Amino acid sequence: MKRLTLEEIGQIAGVSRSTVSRVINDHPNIRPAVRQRVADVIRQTGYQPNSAARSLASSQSRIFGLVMPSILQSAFADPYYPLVIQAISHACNQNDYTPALFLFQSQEEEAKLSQRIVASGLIDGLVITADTIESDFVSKIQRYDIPFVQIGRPPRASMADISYVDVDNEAGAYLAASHLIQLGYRRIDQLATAHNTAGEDRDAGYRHALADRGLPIDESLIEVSDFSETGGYEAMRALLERRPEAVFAQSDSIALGAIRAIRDRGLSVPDDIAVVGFDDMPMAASADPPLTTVRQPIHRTGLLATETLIDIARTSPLPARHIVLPVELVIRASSGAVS
Amino acid sequence: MKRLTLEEIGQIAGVSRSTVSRVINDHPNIRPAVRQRVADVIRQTGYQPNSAARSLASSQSRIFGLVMPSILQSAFADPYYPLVIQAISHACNQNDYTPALFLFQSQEEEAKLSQRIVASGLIDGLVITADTIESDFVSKIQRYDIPFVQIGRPPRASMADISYVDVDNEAGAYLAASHLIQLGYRRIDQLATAHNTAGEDRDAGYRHALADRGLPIDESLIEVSDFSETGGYEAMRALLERRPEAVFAQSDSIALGAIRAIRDRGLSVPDDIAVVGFDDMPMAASADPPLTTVRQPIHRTGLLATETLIDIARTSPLPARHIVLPVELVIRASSGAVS
DNA sequence: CTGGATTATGAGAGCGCTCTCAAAATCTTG
DNA sequence: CAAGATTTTGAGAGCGCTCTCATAATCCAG
Repeated sequence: MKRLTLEEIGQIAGVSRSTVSRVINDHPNIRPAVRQRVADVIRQTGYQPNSAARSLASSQSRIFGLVMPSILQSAFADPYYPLVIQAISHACNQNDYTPALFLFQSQEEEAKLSQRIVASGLIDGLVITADTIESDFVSKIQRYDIPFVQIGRPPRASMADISYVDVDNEAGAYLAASHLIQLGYRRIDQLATAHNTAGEDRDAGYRHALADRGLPIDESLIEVSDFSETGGYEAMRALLERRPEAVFAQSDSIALGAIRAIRDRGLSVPDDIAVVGFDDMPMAASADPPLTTVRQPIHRTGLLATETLIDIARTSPLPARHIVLPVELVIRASSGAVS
Repeated sequence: MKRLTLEEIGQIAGVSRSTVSRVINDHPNIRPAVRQRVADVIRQTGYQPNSAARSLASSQSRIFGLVMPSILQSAFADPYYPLVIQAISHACNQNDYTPALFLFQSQEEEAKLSQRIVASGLIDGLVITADTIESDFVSKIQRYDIPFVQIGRPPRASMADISYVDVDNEAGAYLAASHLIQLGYRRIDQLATAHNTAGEDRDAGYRHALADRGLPIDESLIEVSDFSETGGYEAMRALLERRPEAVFAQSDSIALGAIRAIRDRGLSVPDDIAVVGFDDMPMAASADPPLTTVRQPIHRTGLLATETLIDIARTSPLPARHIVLPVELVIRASSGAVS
């Protein structure tokens, strides 16, 4: 099946290449009859414009890059990412963009791919997620004129001109910790994470909640984990030495790991130790016990990030857009508020 | 930062466009001194060839499509897919390909994207995964001359000329069921899946194992689930009515759901009911109890699929390649073989 | 050295589109 | 219904590369 060209479609429809191009790109000022005729030929032949030629002539590819810098082998395992990816993919499909995946699994990959991303013209824009505070990928990318939006607040205040979509991590953590306090607990421990701004903000919310209720903040109440179930398990084991009563975990995976650690110790959730998570992943509702957690709108996050990127890519010098989505506390059995 | 062209690089290095092109594409017959000089200019300027122009001139994009046809909202949640994606991404990065993501979340998306995939020249080849037996995506794609490889055996024998990479699902299931039989169980139940060839093959292996030991195969021993934890939970609840002793679950997620259901019923794994899974996901080792399961080499699967695709894309009329990777039984506590 | 074989380089066409500009067709309006 | 205004269409250049072919430079043997 030979691939047709604009020229050939024009020949069949009895018009010039230019007119066919106009029909395809929805340009005005074509006689309706002609437009119809050309459209029919396109449909019948299944013609699809060559995207390389299009990119070259228009200098835009309609490809977005989905970048996850310095992915740790475990990070991608968090069920959060499949959900974001699915949302971004969906938004791209809706808007005739193609999402390309850039996972940096080493420094070399990062260097090689960054170069290609910024300088080859392959990519019209980037959605950056899973970035760490220490990574300087964003600062590097900022020097080029490729549009991008970040999922999650950028780490440094100096990055105020970066567009991003985030959820209200601080408010969510505040809600979670306050919930435990309201249940009567006076000692609230935290399973925290490092290297990411979501963790920073959730920590801030936790501290705020304690401070607002006049509870002392003790660094020994906080144990640092990564975002995995196993990380949560290990961190909780450490915490158990200090006889916690109620624990706020910075993610559902961590919370699930923590619950397993608690159980292994022969203790019960929530009777001996109350646990609250963050994310409201699908697995939270069906956990044992069902997890009290903070629901964040993951799908919307991905959607809005993509739509924002489309806007920025269209009208490039646009003031940075900062979108922070609300979260809500979902109360289930693990915090001991319901049986 | 204005983007440079071949011509300009040539000017700086004092050679023609053609020579620079030769250096970039590693063509022979360039004086070493010249090659060096040009390479230096390229490095210093950070020059990166324009990919649209390249694609147009060479009619290949160095983009592979990663297609997951008719993804159910839940399917993508299985931790299997992030691992495959990671492997494919890695292999693409190694070989200077860019992976583009095509998740079909509806019929319309499938129609729209298929058309673009096969006819726009955007994509040099496809890795197809998560396809269902009923889907006719592969048959559709087969009519075009775009190279592709499938992850997982294609559903119909008529598709013998399709290259694929799969794991030995039948042998794995045989191992799992035999393990339970060897432990003394005489009644082995199965939590099966539908709509996918892996499920078919695992079912076949299970039946084989039972038949080989002279055990009767009773359809009431088998309960059908989807690949999710929740699906496993529901299916196990149904199975519990029939008082099972040992259960082979077609995936680790299903096994975990099953264990939860068993526990909810106040029964113990493995004391009351033994459970074996399939996949050996990271979570299997840290489950409670640690899951006996069949380990499949997910990363290698993705890697080999990508490398096979590269071969096919290079030398297009290549005999179909069928790769089946071995699996191994990993014995942990859930089957009652170790304490 | 000199002429033929070989190697290194450059010029030119062309990939299939978009976009500008000019020409042709159609529409106004006095 | 003529002449200007307006809408519709087509021709042409050009995007930045690859690839073929011709020419220039270099090599080697006699």
